[in-house]
Amino acid sequence: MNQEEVIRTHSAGDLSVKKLGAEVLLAGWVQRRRDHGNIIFIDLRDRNGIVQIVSNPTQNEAIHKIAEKVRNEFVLRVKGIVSRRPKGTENPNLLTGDIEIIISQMDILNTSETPPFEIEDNVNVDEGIRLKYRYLDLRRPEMLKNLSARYKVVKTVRNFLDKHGFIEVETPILTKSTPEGARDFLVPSRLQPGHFYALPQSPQLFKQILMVSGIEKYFQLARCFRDEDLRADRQPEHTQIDMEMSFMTQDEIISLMEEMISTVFSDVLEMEIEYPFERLDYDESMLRYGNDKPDLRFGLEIKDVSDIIANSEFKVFSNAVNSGGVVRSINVSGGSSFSRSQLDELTELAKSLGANGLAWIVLEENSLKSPIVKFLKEEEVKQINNRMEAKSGDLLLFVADKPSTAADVLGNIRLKIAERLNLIDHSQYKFIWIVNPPLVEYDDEEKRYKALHHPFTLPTEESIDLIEKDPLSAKAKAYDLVLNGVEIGGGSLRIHSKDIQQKVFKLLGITEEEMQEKFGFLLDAFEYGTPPHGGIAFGLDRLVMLLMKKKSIRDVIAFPKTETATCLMTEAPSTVSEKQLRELQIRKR
RNA sequence: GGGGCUGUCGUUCAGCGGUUUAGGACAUCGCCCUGUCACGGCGAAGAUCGCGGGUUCGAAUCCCGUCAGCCCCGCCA
Repeated sequence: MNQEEVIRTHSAGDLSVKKLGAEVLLAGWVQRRRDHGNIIFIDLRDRNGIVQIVSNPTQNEAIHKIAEKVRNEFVLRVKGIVSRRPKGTENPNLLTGDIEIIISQMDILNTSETPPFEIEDNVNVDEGIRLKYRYLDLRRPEMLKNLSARYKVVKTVRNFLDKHGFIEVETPILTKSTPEGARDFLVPSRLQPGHFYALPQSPQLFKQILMVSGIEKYFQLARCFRDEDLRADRQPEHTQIDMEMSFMTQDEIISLMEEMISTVFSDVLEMEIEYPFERLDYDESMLRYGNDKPDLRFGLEIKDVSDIIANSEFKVFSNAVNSGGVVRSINVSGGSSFSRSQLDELTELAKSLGANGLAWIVLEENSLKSPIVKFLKEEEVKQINNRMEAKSGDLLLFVADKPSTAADVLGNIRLKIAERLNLIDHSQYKFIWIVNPPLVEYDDEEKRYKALHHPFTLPTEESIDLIEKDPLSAKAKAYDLVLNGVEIGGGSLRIHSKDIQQKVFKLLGITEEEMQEKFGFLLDAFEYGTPPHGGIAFGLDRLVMLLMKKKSIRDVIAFPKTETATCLMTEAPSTVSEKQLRELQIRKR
């Protein structure tokens, strides 16, 4: 084929009967070749889809010779006429199934090794292999769809925020290590040996400084780095839709975000999301769902029964309550069908999560089956059943422990049971804001207070005095957005006075020197007319994961890392040369 | 750091102490085939059973260690 002005004139997937008779130039990959001895069919794939091209030796022997050599994933350029398929040979499974291309010219632009797995959706192949050959994996339509959806989210968000007066500002990737929070990724400084940059865990301080700078409305699609262990929804680097706003109240920020999320759903999924979303106090979420990211697609709510059994003769329960603990319960409707071994399994789960055990009562027709009911008074059982709205056929599960453990254990059991009993309607999107969280929590191991959100979160007005008097009762002006049990965003109003900021730092055990060294620039900035401000950040990867109904954010990231934080394609991280280390004045030990 | 699941031809599964010369499917290669589209038919090639120890007359199979992938706990302000 002669060099022509263009490589292709059309896309394989875009062709239809509308182009009947047209001469087109196509380029793409060989999805499959079907050689019938004489006639050869080739499915030619490009980004938009597949079209069948046909070679018939009676029409052109030279082309047929080439067609015989073609193999999967070869790159072809084909000239031909868009033709209607003979009657009865149309393929309804193919968007272009009414037509085919009768080849008049064909070039092999490139050959291909036999790929390690087929380029098609629903491949059953180990994820490690997919990651090693990510360039092939990404050829699969499903992966292209995920990346496209991701782009669409980004585009929608940019448009939306632009329309609302936001300015996109980039902040440094090479920045300063700060105390608190996750482990930092460090970058050694060559010009200042012994000194290190840190990669940002989030642009938090910069975006607040931008508020001091009068930007008023900032956003950034910010890459964030955290050197912690990985999970299905956690990568060492992830992308945040990061925002900060001056002169806006919590309610204003929340409703703007609801509008943004709803716009994303309507643009990407053509789905109308109802808002405002429900809001739930943090404390109530911990009580009813056992965590701060409740999955509302099913019931199984946790209830406290401490008051009923506070004076019970069943010491496991009453002692727990009288030593500051609680007894909480889940009613598994229809759970009487659980076998003894299934109950043992749940007990094991409870123990592995830190509980001393798991008590249960099975309500049968006219009797109770339970290892604990003999210790309980009839009246106590009756009251419990009342509160739990238990009826025949139900199963009650109890944990007696300190409140945080009881919440954690029952929260996990709740999820486990929902999964086992198939209670989750996966077609649903259930949003909820978790609001009014504590400002700090106490870290038993480090024997100090830790910020629940981060050290810059504004306490509620009533809480300012509590910072010193009763820190654990202080509440924060913070809000997390939860979708289907996954935290997809979190934000807060920020402290904008040096005075309060210092109080909070002090509460967190940050010394005066540390304050100056790590946050001096922020405290300085606060002295130059800082506007009240607040913000929020959404996890882009998680949001897209949920939109695409994927189980892992790896499926919506082009080049993700494995659980040991390795890139199987590039094999990063790797060793470096002695020369590089010498320049950085770094020695291995 | 801890718990769990999984490592067997290119891929995906089976085999779980001894007729195994490690089997099937898909892919690959060869021959045949003019309407297929998961094309079909016949045939062939392809695996030191992740790696290292140990137990045993004998190990893919049992045990220990290790590495890798996945899920979870810790961790992730």
